[in-house]
Order: sequence, then structure tokens, then C-alpha cells
Amino acid sequence: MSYLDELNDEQRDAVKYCEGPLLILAGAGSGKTRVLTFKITHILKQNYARPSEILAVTFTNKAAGEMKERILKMMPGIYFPSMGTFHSICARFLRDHMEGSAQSSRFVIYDSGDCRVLMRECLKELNLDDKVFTPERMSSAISRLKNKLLDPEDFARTGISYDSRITYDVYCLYEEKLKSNNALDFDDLLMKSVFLLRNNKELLDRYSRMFKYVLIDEYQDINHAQYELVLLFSSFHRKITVVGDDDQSIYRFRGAEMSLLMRFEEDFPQARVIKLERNYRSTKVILEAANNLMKKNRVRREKNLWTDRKGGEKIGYFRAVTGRSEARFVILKIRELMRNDNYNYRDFAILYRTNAQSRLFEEVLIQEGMPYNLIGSLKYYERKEIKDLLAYLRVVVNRQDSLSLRRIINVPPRGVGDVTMKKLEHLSREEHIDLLEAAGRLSSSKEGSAKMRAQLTHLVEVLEEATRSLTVKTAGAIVEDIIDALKYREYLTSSGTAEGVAREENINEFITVVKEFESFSVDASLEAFLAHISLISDIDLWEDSEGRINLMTFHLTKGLEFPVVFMTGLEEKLIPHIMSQEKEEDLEEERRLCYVGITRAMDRLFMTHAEERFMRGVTEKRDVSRFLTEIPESILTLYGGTALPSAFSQAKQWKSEREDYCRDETCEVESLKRGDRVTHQFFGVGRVLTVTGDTVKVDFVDKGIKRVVRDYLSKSLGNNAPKRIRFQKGDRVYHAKWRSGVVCRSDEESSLVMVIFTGTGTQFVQAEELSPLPTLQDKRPPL
DNA sequence: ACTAGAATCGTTTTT
DNA sequence: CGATTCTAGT
Repeated sequence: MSYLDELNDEQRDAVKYCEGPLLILAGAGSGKTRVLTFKITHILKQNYARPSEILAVTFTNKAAGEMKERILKMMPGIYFPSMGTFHSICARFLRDHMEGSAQSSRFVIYDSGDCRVLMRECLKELNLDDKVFTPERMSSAISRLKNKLLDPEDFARTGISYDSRITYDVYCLYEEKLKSNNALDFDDLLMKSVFLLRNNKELLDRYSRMFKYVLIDEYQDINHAQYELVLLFSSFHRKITVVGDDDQSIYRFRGAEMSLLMRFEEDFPQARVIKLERNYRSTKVILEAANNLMKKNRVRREKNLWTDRKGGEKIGYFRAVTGRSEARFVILKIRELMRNDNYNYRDFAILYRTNAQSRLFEEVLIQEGMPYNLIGSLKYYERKEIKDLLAYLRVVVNRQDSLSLRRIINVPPRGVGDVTMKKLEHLSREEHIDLLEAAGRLSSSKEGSAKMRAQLTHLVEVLEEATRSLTVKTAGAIVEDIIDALKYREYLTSSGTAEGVAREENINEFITVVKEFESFSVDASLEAFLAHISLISDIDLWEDSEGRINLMTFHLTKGLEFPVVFMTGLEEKLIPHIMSQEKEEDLEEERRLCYVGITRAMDRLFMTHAEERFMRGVTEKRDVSRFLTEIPESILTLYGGTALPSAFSQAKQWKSEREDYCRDETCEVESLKRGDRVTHQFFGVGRVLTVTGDTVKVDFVDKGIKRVVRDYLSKSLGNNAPKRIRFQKGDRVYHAKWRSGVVCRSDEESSLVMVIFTGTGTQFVQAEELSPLPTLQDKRPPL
């Protein structure tokens, strides 16, 4: 059994124990993924079960994919039907078995944006004060209920206060709307699965007998509904393996209950418990920082994470003046490490608490011409034209989806406005027909203009025709049909604007995505495509082999590791976040979040923060995070900054870098003030009006008042005539709004440039709005 | 019905 | 600051 030799004693125990329930308490970096994959391989090799008899739940689809890949390397040709996230497994389960119940198997999955729209409708209908009962608050209240498996009736039995009366009304209406749209939200996927299993003994029997082994990863982050699901699926064989680490529980806000991990032995009294405490990932110094931090938490299992790796570099600490100089420090440090220690871009992770912090890093990275990967800005599916297209497709699959129909009923414009919509809604309610049917009827009546009716008739026909072709055509073919029939391209490009052409490009990209899906998916139907699209997460799309610096939130790093990690924005109000500083449980969760970040680092760790931060238009003073002060001074190395926080006032160790990072702030920045004469590459000569953070408002002689990023200005000494720059295919460019991109086409005549932007896709912009960026070859680390 | 400009508002993490 | 919603005017 050669594969078992690669494991340590505890890991091997965990792999070989297949007789009953098992709890693996796996500290950070202790090789839990390895244990899980080996265990599944072991089960298969020993013929304890077949692949279809194993239920394996991971935290992301990506993790599931990697696990499958690794097992496939050891045992080629295997297919695992039940390996994935709770949500994807449940979606599949419901699609297979919900036929005949309230929501049919053709349901669509509403994302949080869709749910917000739906919730807004509810609140409006109930005439609730939307200052007090905001869609966000009500949504999260209902989400909590669903995670606790309480349907409106269950909830009604538990409380009677005025607020809960309102919640009850909202919940009922919200559910009603979901039902009438034949839609489910994320929480429904879990809750309805549990209800289905509870109410259908035959189904429960079948599934629980089928799953001879149930394995759950990241058990510390499961919520009540998921827990119930685990119990149900494993109820027959009770051969359940869960892996978790209470110190890494960071999803309380979405219902995760750490206590479920804590009480596993009570739920399964005969359970074995195996602790994996040997860390293979990090240096001793990094573990010491992590362990010291976690000692401060009260609610946790005692543990002793250890490594026999030698000490390693001390943790780099940098206190910057502004957010921008913090970013600059990080990027220059990366340069230096690449130069001295042969690191590749992909070895670095820049981590932060909130997505808003990524901006500064992006800006500096762009300036420096360094490639990066921004994870968690899944902008693609948020683009208008893509959402429109998805809305069409949803209606095709599920004509009851009135939310989606409403979105596209007047796109392209068909003369359907508020008045017509009101009529349609009325008709739909009176006649008990869906909205699409109502549109069909109205279009053959005498109501409204003839032109509008003709166009409505066409729309209904196109959609219904697409629905009929569902069984015979692939997703891609249907998408193309609809785009052609509705002249969607023409609609986008008719305005003749650059934006329109860019949107058309995005449509092409979408078609490519659909076709790609067709080629790798077993099921190439439109339904399958829509289901797939709505359940992929940010991290699923991350490709780590690309040779780019990685930017992401602390939350998204779970399960990942990087040779060099930068933890940034370690300030009070950011981490612990201002919203999580009051309650002890919240605070402890923030500390765990910090712990998760620290334990991602393999070789080197840097912790940074800024004295002041520019957010939402104002600059605010910031204090160092209490978590940073919980790390012993003795394992920190202080890099230059303007001052030391009081907690470190004893430390004397200063580095020569100091001057480097201060220069940006004190010299260049300080020197730019109102009245200064400046030159901009494209706008020419002007005078500074105001300086706000990183943005400077300048009154240009030729171009008038514009706001530009400070870095693209230089103090002007003479009358440097601005040159017009020609862009060509392949040039890297920067745009104030869309940020970095690569030139695709350039039209001399109109000075329009087509750019594919990293985050936002294709756009057409005026050449004047672009600044050239150094190509990767040009920009070597400075010596 | 549609549009452009004004006003408002929110401060986190995500399947 | 920036995204979203509201409003007034065509």
C-alpha cells in the first residue's frame, strides 16, 4: 500500500479508519485535503464502496474539482457524481426529485441581487417603512430562518412580538413570490432538500442506503440546514468523516455554527477523534504568531500546532502613512523578493479585509506593470448585457420567472413602460396566468399601441419557440437563436457608440463561455448551463498557475497557501471590523479571520497598516489593529514608516527601506498643491485646483477642468507640448475608470481605441483617456 | 416612454 | 467616493 507510506501516523489512522464516524481535527496546513483524497482512494481500492456511493462535500467547487483530479491521478477513469459543495449537490438533488412539488424541477436559482429585487417588491406591497425594514435586513433575517430550517409556519409558532409579526408577513409573501416565479434562493437549496428528505421516507431510504460513506470538509463552517442534511444522508450507514478546525470558523454571518463541530462526539457517541497538529506549511515564526494570536480566543478547543521547520524569517511589519504608501511598500517588497530570492509573481498573496481595499493595490500594480489576479470581483456576470441575456434564458427555461421577464420585456425597447406593465400584472393576477401568457394575450387585444403589440407578439413567439427547442438544441444554439431573432446585437450597436460595440464583444464572449460549457459538461442543456452559472463562486474561477500576484479578501483564502503573504489594512475598524467590535463572538471571529490569513503563509509573512485611510471621499485617522499587538514583538521586524505605534515603541530595528517608501508620500505628494503648474501626458498644461487623496483636480488650458490620478501628473517647468500617442494592438494601457487593459484595435481617424480591460471586459475609449503602461519586459525590478 | 441630471445613501465577509 | 434611485422635463 504505497500511498499510505506518504502519510504520518495520525493521517494514516484517519485514512484507514473506515468503520464508523470520525472527526478529524485538522489544524491549518496539517494536510487535511491530502487525508481526504487518500481516504477516498483507500475506500475505493479496498472496495468498501463505489464512487457513486461516496458523498463528499467540499467548500468550493474548485476544491471538489481538485480532489477529483488528484484521485483520478491515482485511479484513472473514475466519475464521482456526488462530490461538490452543499449547494451544488442540493441543486442537483432537487432537480432530480422535485417534480410534482410546489416548485418544479425547472426552477431557477436567484442570486442575492435577484432576491433583493424580490424583497423590495414584498416590502412595497406590505407598505412597510423601508427605512426601518430595509431589503438587506429582511433578507438576512429570512436567510437566518431558512438556515435554521424554519418555514413561515414554524417561525410563527416560535415568536409573537410585533417585529416577528412583520417578519412573518414578509417571509410569507417572499416565499409566495419565489414559488410563483418557480425560483429558489441559495438557502432554499439546502432547506428544501432537507424538507424533501424528511417528507419522503422512500427517497431518504434510497439515498441514505446509497451513501456508504459521507465525507465533509470544513465542518466548522456548516450551518444548521447543512448539518441536518449530513445527518439525513448518513443516517443509514453512519460512516461519516468530518474534517474541520474550530480556529478557522469564519462564516458565522451566513449561519455557520462552530458549535456543531464542538459537539460532534455527542451527536455520534461512538465517534473516533483524530487530531492533526503537525503543520507542514509554515515556518516556526509564522506558527508562533498564529498560536499567540489564537491564545486570546476563549471559545475554542485546546490544541498544539507544531512544525519541525526551522525558524524562518521574522514577520515584516510596516506602518505606512497612507493607504497608498502601504500599497507601495507591498509592491516594492515584492519586487525586492523577486529579485533576491527568485520568487515568481504567483508566489505572492496580498490579503485584505474588505474588497474596497483592493483598489489601491491595483492602481500601484498597474503603474508598475506587474501582472495580478483580482479574485472576488466577479464583474463579468454583473454586466448589463450579460444579465439581460441570462434573463432571456431563464424565461425560456422557466416562463414563470417574472423577475427576469420584467427585466427584458422592454429590452430592446418595445414601448412597454409602467402603464403596460401594470396592465400585464393585473391581467396575470385576474386570469391566474403567468406574465408571459398575459403578454401574449395583451398583444392580441386592442390595448395600447399597435406597434407595441406587434413587438410584444414577436417577443413571446421567440421565447416560446426557444422553449420548444429546449430538448433538441444545445444551450449555445438557443442563445444564438435568441440573439438573432430579437436583433439584440443591432440593439446594442444601433446607437453607434463605442460602448455599444464593446457590449457586442461581451456578448460574443458570453457565447464562447456557453460553448465552453457545452464541451466539458456531461449535460449540455440550457437548464444545466443556468444551474452551473448561478452556483460558481469567485474562487472557482481562480487560476493559480498564471504567474500573477494574487489579491483577495481574508475570507477567500481559506484552504489556500502562498510562499509570501501580505496581510494589509491591519487597522481597528477594518479588522476587527467596525461592525464586529462589540460582541465577544464577533470579535473572536475577526480574530480567527486574522488567524486564517496568517496561516496561509509558507515562508514569509508581512503585516501592514496605514495611519490614515481615504475612504468614501474622506481621509480618516486609523489605529493599529489590536490583533497585531497580540503578536510578540520578538518575532517582528520593523520596516520604516513615519512612526511606530505605541505598542512597539521599544523596538529599535530600522531598515534602510524607510527612505524608499517615505519618498512617495513626503516629497512628491506634499509638493503638489493648489496653484501648481502641472503637465499631463494628454491633457497638456494646467493648474492644480484641489488635491483630494490620490486624485487631483486640474484646470487644463485646453481641456478644461478634469480630475486625474496624481501619478500621471508631473510638475511642469516649461511648455512641453503634449504629444498624441498612437496605440497599437497588444499595448498595455491604463484608464481612470476601467483601469488596466490591453489594446485590441485602434482607429487613427476617430482616435477610438478598443481595449479589453482586465476586470470589465471590452470597451471603446477615446485615446486621450488612456495612458500607456510599461510592458512586462520593459519594467524590470530596479537595482 | 424615455432620458439625463440630481439626490441620496451606505460604511464586511459569500454560497 | 461611487452606485443606485428619484425627478423633472421632453
